[in-house]
Amino acid sequence: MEYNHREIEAYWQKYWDENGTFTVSNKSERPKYYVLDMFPYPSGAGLHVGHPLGYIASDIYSRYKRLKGFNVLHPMGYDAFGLPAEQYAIQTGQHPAVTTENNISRYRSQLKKIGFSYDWSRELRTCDPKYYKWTQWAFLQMYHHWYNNDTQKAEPIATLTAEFERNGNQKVNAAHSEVPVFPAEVWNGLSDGEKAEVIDAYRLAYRAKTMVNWCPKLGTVLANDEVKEGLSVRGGYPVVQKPMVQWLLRVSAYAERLLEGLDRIDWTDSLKEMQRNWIGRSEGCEMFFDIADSEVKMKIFTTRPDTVYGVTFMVLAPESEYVDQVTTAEYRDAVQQYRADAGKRTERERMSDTHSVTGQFTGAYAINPFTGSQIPIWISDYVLVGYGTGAIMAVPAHDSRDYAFAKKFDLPIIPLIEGADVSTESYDAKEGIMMNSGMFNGMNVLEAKQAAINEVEKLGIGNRKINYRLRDAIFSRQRYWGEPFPVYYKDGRVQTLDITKLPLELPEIDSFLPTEDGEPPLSRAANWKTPEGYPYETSTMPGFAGSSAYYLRYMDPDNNNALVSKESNEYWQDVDLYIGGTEHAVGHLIYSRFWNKFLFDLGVVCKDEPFKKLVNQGMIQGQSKFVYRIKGTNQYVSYGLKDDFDTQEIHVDVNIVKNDILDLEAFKQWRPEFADAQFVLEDGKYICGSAIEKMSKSMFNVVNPDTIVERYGADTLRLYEMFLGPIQQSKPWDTGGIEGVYRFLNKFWRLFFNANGDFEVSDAQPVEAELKALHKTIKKVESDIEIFSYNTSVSQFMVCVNELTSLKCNKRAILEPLVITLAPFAPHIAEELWKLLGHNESISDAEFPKVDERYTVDSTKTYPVAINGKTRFTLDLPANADKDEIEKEVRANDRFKQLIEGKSVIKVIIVPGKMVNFVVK
RNA sequence: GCGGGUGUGGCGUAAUUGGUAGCCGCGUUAGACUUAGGAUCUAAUGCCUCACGGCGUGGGGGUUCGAGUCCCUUCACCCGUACCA
Repeated sequence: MEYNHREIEAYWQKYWDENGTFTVSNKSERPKYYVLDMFPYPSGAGLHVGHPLGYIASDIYSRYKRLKGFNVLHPMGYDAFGLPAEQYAIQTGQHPAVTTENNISRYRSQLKKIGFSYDWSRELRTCDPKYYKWTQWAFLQMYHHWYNNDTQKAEPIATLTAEFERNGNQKVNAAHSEVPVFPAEVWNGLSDGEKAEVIDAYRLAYRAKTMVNWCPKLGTVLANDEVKEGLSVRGGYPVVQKPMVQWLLRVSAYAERLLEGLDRIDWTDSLKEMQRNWIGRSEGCEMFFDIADSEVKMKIFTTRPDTVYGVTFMVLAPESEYVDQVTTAEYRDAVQQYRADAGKRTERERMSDTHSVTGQFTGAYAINPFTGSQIPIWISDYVLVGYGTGAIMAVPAHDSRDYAFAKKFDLPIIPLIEGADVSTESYDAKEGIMMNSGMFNGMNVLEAKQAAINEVEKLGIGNRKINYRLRDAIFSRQRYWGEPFPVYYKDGRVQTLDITKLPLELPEIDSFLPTEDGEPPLSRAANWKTPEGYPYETSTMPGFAGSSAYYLRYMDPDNNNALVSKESNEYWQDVDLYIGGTEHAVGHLIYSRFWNKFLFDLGVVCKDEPFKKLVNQGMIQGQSKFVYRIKGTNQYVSYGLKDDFDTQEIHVDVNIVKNDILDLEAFKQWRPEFADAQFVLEDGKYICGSAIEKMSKSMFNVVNPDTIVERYGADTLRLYEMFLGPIQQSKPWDTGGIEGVYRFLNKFWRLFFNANGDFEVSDAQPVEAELKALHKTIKKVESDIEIFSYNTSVSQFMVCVNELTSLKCNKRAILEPLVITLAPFAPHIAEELWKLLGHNESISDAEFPKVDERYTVDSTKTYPVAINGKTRFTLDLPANADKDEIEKEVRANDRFKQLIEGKSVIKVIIVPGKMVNFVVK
């Protein structure tokens, strides 16, 4: 019987579905194991061969863990809210719910064809009201909580107001927005409206006017991680900075815990480092500078208080609130002009031009609290309004940016560190002995820094301060296709919906464009108000809202009373293995850790960190192919001859190129313009050029998994994607090599069939060589799976099958365990053979074979025999030979005798199992 | 600039973690069976050399009896990040 992957795979996929083979229960005697994939955004383009890479790796691990006796939770779902569906809706008028549904169906059928062992009964999607009920619920919880820095956790707002009533906010150590200090009497005298305003400054979900990333083309604000190099990640449109009132999540409150938690999880160093940089902790101090002839005290943040004697000017961000307070009448116009110019530049322009130094003097002077000297205050866009206080003390001698500014505007530069030459560039290193620094002279930089902070605190002009780069996440989008906020407005004040009223479902609207006056699409919904007539919030939540806690929902997907029940959460605990791409390093993976920590504070979840181990799969790139058209003709010249002509490079569909050779007929039929194409061939063939590029439609290099599955089968696809190289590495797809894996599966299949093509296995006792082939494979695969080295496992299977083929081994005692070992990788063929071997149960209920160590070691060991370190020949010796035996054998060897003839042995170095070296003279 | 990572045959990769570099696969070459081969099987395949032999893990240096692996130095590429005070 031939290996017919189409029949086999269709049969077993149906079998798994109908028998609920991979449906798991929240109760089991077996230990739990939770393997999660980053759920996909179901785009209109469908899956390409790159997408399943991580899914295959996690599926192998899940199936393996199951064979090892674990109760494995391995779910799949869809991150279904988001911009592309809505953009598509704007263009075509199709409702995003419809296109999303279609895309999900397509994804699901593509995934099923690859034979994943998902528990499909737990499938979820973020746009389902039953799901987003809990996204809205979590938002409300954040709204009703504040972050207590003393207890390092979120607490209900009621505990805060109780404290206000008793002691005001003087003793409250909270993460909060700007708010004045007040005693209890003041608090108790406030009106309800005034109180509400104060409380808003403490909520973990709050509304505030801040500088936001506004993308005019998308008509929405974006979070920092949704902007890259000044362009929107989705669509690549320019982004500008604009002050707007928005919902925010106080992610910054958790900065320290997000940082600290990294030490306790098993992620790659590079990913942890990315998160550390994103959080951007820096230690320093805040310091007030008096302004000459003014009441204003200017607060700055610095990490180098030790250099305060070298401050020769101050710089404000153009948008800083201090600018209006300090600018003198004489300079008002010039300052206004500078601000206007700076405001006009898009983020992109500002960033592409980081080297030109611009600035404007304000006419005002600050007083250096340590030297008493007056120093000019400038504004410049190299100081950012969003970091620190938006104002800096400039120390040109020891900061390269301040240095460039000082040089440009001819400001004084005072060196503060002995031996530092600042005539051509600043000395930024944080080491050396201080000078020109009054009381700090003679100290090294680190001592001086501490001394300076102490002095600042003693003088009462500032205090020690840790600053984070991590900002609060802007949480509203002026968009339709997202979770509605469960809030409405009464007399301009926020009112939250009662939890029993959730979910607040997305209403139908007739058009997905923003309204004429720039209001979000939800303003078009006629009845977007409470029964009492109060208007609901018209923004919706951003993409990361729905993806921040989905891993919890899988634990208990149908629960209508809680995000996840206590029992279910305590059983599944956390994600043991999370596989996904690095692109979520500072977005999703920060937000979900934040979200999870918040839920942990509430007691809803039992683990502080959601993802114990995380593996990043690399990307599978496309291998683009090119033809070369001689300019102005319809003639195409083969790659090797193209330099003889003036040619134009044209992308050609990779599916009509094999081993770089173009299928000429297919090319002519590909597009009408090529129908009459003429070719200049080399050796009778047309050779294409190639390049590694991102897999995308526009490069014609997309390989669809469906066509691979149809031609070679899912098992071949799975094995081949793993065989391509280490999963963590990015690598180009090359359909050429897949034949080798396909051949392997055919060879494997043939082991079970005799010359007539009938299934036949023998019950004869295996011989040592066969047992060795088997047990070496089990051992290798077992240890490879644990370290995600799947490519070497596949190689090992090939070696094993080659050996068994040449041994003509068809023994049950060898083949049966081998099928189980292969099952995680190639589940369909394994199931089929398992059935042929006479088993009625699915192979996924089998037990992973035990390694018999007797057969994993060789009885002889090949030693390199070296003379003076130079390997001369090799010698086979018993594997367990000791030093004396080895030396005796070597000395008795004829080749050895010949080589050392006339010389005397000075020293013998033997490492049993490894090497023999004779030092001779 | 800063942070992380990678350099091994024509290509994807492997190397018991300091012990015969190149496993497995692709590709290529030759042969067998074939009307045919884009099917299957067999063999060869790092480079130079008819051969003996020599050279080989980006370059240079070092430690070691022995280095792809450790140390120093240098070059190249990839990823992330960017005026964060």
